Amino acid sequence: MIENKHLKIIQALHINGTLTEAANALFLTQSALSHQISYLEKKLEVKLWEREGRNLRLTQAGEVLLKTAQQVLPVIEQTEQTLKAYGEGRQGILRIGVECHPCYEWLLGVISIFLEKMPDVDIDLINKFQFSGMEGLLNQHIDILVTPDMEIHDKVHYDTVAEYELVVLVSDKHTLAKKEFITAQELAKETLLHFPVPNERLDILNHFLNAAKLKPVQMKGVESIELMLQMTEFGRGVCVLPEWLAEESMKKHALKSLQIGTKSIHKELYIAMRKPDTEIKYIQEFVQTGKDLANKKLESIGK
Amino acid sequence: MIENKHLKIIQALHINGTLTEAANALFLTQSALSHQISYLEKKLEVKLWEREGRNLRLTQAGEVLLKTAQQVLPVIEQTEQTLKAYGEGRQGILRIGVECHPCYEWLLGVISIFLEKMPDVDIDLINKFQFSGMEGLLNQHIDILVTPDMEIHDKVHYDTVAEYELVVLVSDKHTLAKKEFITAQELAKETLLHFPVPNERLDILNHFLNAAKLKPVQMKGVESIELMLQMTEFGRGVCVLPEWLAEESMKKHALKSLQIGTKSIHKELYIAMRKPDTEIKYIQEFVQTGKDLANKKLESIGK
DNA sequence: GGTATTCATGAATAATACTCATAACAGGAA
DNA sequence: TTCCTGTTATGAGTATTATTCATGAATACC
Repeated sequence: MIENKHLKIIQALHINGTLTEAANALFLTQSALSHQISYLEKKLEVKLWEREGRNLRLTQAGEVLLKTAQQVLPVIEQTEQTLKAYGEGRQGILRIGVECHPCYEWLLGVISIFLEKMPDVDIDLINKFQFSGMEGLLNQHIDILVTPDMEIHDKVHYDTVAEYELVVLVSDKHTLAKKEFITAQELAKETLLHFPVPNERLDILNHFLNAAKLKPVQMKGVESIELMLQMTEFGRGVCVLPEWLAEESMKKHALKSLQIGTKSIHKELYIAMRKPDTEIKYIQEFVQTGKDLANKKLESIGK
Repeated sequence: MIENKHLKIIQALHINGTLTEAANALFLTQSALSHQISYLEKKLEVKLWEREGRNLRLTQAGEVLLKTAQQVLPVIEQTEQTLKAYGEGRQGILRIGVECHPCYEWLLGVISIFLEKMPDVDIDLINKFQFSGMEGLLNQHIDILVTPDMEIHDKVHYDTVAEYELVVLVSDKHTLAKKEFITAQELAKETLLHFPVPNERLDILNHFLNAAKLKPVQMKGVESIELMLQMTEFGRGVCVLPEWLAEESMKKHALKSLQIGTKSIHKELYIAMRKPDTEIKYIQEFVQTGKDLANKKLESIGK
């Protein structure tokens, strides 16, 4: 019944003093405002303004409406601006799902750059799913999924943001530390430190040891990267990491990285999103930020 | 641009789950809602909802709009109710001007009854004017004026709320205390205690002494009624009050009231208001309360 | 008094909101 | 699959509402 249009009229009258000027300010005729308010007065059965000489003066009821206008209109305006920002992809909440531990490390770097570039976009980082990352994406629980595994789906689009090799890290005091690459036989004699995920998701098994029909003598799930590196450093086992992450780690730990076999394991990191969301600016921006960072990392390790 | 209509639609969708039910709740067709929102989406260039299977789900932008709706709609609704109350004269601010000291005493009684009857109406009591009471009325500084003097004006309506006589009060030890009425000659020999107003507004001069071409030997302006009564009681002078006020006073002070001359001075108390305001319920109610109280007072003094 | 300014009003027009009919789509059941 | 049901989307036509235009009435100012 009371519409924001009416509130604008009351406010404009208050600001401009006369109906005629208020009408100009609103790019309408004086008549329009007069009609509008007389409509409202009829509906509410209350006088909102009265003629005072040749000007108008708000009645008590009019003052009440004015106060409402001053309360409501800024909220509406703010909302309109926010929605415009959403429309242009300048604003939103980007809910990111992560499916692998190294991805998580990589993400933190991307996010810190992204947050600077897009101050109006908030980020939710979700790494505990009820279901799989893919389902999270399709159920709208997350907007993008960072994953090393591409699972084709006709509603989902994938962007490749990074290519990298996996390496094995060993203590620099380890007998293997003098070698350039590690064979399946050599690796199978070591204790393998790995992230706590099902074995079938461990690339080192899928893409290296399984082919040789070997298994590590021992496997140990470790929660944090830091702990994994320390354990490796002190010879409690070996671990498998992306080369760029290994590079970082060697700055702080006495470790040696070894190529995996003669051909190495090549991986790609993907960002998955729902196809319609490829249009959203801040998602495009996020993907780009990811690619840029990956390139920089490649350069820094001399590739 | 965003109108409350739109907010209602978004809210109804949220409450009812489906567009069809939301449409029923708003007594509109599903089509209308669909059109309305697609209009808004075009204007704001942002999707507000998306089909999810056969239902709709709000997008992030839609959620923003919903939050705005939940913030704004209650305010609007509250305002509509308040304005309705104003329209029915159940609510408002009654600004009362008072032009004479006895009026003030009388008013306090009326107001206390009125406030009980009309809990939604607030009262402002204004007894210091920049200008005259009449001007205050015409300038909208006050809504009603309580006055014993009727000043005809074509924009102002007068209601008579009380008729009364003026009496002279003297100490019961005064030599005049045995008389029934006081003559101009007798009064002229006394010190007259009066309220601090210009002499031309003193009825006892205008309507009694002036006719006999006499003046009191001494005149003393006194601010408060209580002080005036005490001074009278202790023989420092005599004072002139409405009979009903004199009646009250004699309960607490050793005083005698004397009729003024053989014919007495008859006064009326008016409530003046702007003519259009005669329609306002709470003003009608106020006048009625005043009349009722005056009648009760007349009865109590046995008339 | 005449003039300029302002608001009110009625009629005509323009814009918009709404409905109706129907299409398109999804989910469940046979 | 195919049909059935319940949902939203869409185009066209109708109804309603908003706006303008032209004019009248009131008022303030010179």
